[in-house]
Amino acid sequence: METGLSNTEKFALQLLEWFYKVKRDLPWRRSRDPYAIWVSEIMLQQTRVETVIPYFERFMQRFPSINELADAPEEDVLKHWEGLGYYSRVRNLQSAAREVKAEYGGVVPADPERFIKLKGIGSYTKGAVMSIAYQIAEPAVDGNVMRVMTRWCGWYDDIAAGKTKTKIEEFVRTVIPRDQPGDFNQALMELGSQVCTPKSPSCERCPVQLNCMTFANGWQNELPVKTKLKSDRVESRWVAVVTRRRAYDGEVEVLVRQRPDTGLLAKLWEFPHEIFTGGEAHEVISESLRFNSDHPKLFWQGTHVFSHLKWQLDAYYVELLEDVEIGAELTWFGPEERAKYAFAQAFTVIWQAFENRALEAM
DNA sequence: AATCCGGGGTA
DNA sequence: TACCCAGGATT
Repeated sequence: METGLSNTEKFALQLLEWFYKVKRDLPWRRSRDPYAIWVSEIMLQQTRVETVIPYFERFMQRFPSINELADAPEEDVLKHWEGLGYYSRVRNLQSAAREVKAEYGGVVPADPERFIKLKGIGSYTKGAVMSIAYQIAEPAVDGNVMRVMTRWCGWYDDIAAGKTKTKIEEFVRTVIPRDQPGDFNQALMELGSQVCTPKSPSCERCPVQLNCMTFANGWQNELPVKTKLKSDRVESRWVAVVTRRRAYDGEVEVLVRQRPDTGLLAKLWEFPHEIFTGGEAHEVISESLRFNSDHPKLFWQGTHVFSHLKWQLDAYYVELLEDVEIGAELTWFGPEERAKYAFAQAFTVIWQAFENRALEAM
């Protein structure tokens, strides 16, 4: 049959038709608010849909508009990101919200060139928000789209190389329908996550199988080409869970410190390695005999894996029996502070292990 | 171009 | 284990 359509036009039509049938009902798809779509796209960076949903609901309830996010205390914003990872995302998001409030009257600019200048907005997020919120025909090329397009085109370009992403963006720009760019971008990603999966893709269910070079040639196990990442480095560290009891209600308090404002887990809270008394730093373990009649007790060991780093962790318990002067670098967290401030996941695991151990001892 | 930056699901 | 995930900033 002769339809008069090019292969890429058929691709777009078949993909959209499929998307309208299988489209999932996701919280951010119920909103037309550019800010809500923006928040969802930041959360979805390197993060699965199922993980994001509860964070998105909680975040939008607490910060329903750009102005309310801009005016919120940073510690509150970080607390609503606790456990989601890549914490610079939310610090950049609040910084960008403050800029939008000041420069654009609290309205997300409907201009890709202005929007991408905001903190935390790269080429993918620019395309996603502009196309979904404002129906602007910009490509939104993420890991899913790179996999789908290299397979469909039969390209052996290394998707780990930067120029491959540029090549795919230029190609998508020629395919993207001018009247429904947001749906098209979402459809590409949906196809990548639901059908054109990294391993054993479901080609029998694929709506764009017709002119797919990978399906035609049986290259499913060859494409996409991606160079391997270097292996993680390993760091060994120990931390101390130092406790005392509050005099007025008997609640347990734990000694914590705030991490530096840049780098890994910036501004999150953690258990200390050192204790500060009289302006000097001492290792908690070596000093513990001053505080506790018992030796420090190793109560937990484990590993925590980051993107490019693995921690081998030892956790010791030290009970503070007499009151000692603690330097300003450290502070005590009771239940109230724990509920208010963001704690790094690696240490939350240790805190829970500590509580479980305390329960068993009762 | 290479590295940093989290945490969790999956084969 | 190894890979991947609706990536961006920094060097």
